[in-house]
Amino acid sequence: MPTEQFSASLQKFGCRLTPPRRKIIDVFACTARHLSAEEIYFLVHKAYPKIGIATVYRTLELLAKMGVIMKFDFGQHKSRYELASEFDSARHKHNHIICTNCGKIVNYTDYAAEESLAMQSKRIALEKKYSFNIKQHQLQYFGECKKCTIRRAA
Amino acid sequence: MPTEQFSASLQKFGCRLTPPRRKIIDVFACTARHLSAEEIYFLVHKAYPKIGIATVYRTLELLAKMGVIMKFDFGQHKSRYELASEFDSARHKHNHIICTNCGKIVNYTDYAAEESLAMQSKRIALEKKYSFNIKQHQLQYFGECKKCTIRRAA
DNA sequence: TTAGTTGCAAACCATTTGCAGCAAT
DNA sequence: ATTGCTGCAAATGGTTTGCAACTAA
Repeated sequence: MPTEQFSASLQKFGCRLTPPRRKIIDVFACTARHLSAEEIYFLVHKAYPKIGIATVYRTLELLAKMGVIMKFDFGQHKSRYELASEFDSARHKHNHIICTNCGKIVNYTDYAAEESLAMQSKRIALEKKYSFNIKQHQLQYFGECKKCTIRRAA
Repeated sequence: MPTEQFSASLQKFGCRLTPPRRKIIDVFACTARHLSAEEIYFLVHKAYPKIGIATVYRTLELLAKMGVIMKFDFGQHKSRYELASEFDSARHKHNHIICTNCGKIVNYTDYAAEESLAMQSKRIALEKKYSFNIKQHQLQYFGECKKCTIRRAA
C-alpha cells in the first residue's frame, strides 16, 4: 500500500501516519496470511524493536475498522488478520481449511468465483429480511490434516 | 437426548455418565442456541448449584469431541456452543449473522438446502486436494444490526 | 475396587486499559 | 501548540490445569 494512499485513508479517520503504523502495514504487504497479533509483533519488532504489543493491537483494530485488514477467529483463542482482498493485489480471494488438532490453516481459492457470487446474492436478501447492514462473510472448513491423521493412527 | 443413548455414546469414549454431564446436555436440549460457557454455567447452576466452571469447560470439550455439540467462535473472545443438527430434532440447519457492534447473533435457515448441498460437494474435492479429513464447515455473515445503525446515526 | 470425575483455586495467556511522555500536523 | 499516539506495566477476562476428595461402573 503506497504511503500517500495510506496516509490519506488514515486522515479520513482523524488519524495520523506514524512509524509503527507504517511498519505494521508493510508486514501485511510482504508476508504470508492469517497472522496472529503476536506474529505481527515479532515481525515488526525486527525492523522496529521499540514497538509495543499494545500498539500492535490498537493498530490492528484501527486497520480493521478502516477495512484495510480482515479479522478472523478460527477457534484457537486468538484472532488472526489478513489484508483485505481489495488491497491484496498479489493474491486472490480465498477461504480457509483449519486442522482442529494442530491448528494448521490452508487457504483455498478453488470455487472462489461461485462462492463469491452465491454469497453476494444471499447477502442482499438476508440484509432485507433480518435488517442487517452486512459488511463481510466468512466460510471455513474444519477437520484433521494428513499429518495429524497419520500421527494419531501410529 | 435420551439418557440411555447418551450413556452409550459416552461409554464408547471410555467416559461415565455423571449428574453434571446429564444436566449440561439437558440445558442444550431445552434452550436457545449459541450459548457461551458462562451462560451454560449459570443455567446448569440453577438446577445443580455445586457445578464448577471447570467442569462445564471439560464437558463442553468432551461433547464437542463426541460430535454432540458444535463449537463456534464469532470473534467475541469467547466460544459459543450449540447442539449438532443431528441431535437437534426440533430445529433446522442454520447459519449465523453477527452484529460486530453489539454481538447480537441471528440464526437464519434460508438457503439451508442449497448451502448444504454446495458445501458438501466442495467438501469432497477439498478433502482430496488438500489431504484433509473434513468434519464440519461454518459460514457466517458479519455486519451491523438495525438497532446499532440507528443508535450510531443519532 | 479402581479409574474416571469433580470442585476449588491458582495459573495461563490473549487482549485491553491507564497514564505520563512523545511526536505528527 | 494541539491533539493524537506510544510504550510500559498493570489489569481483565475467558479458559486451562494441578490436585485431593469423590463416585460411577
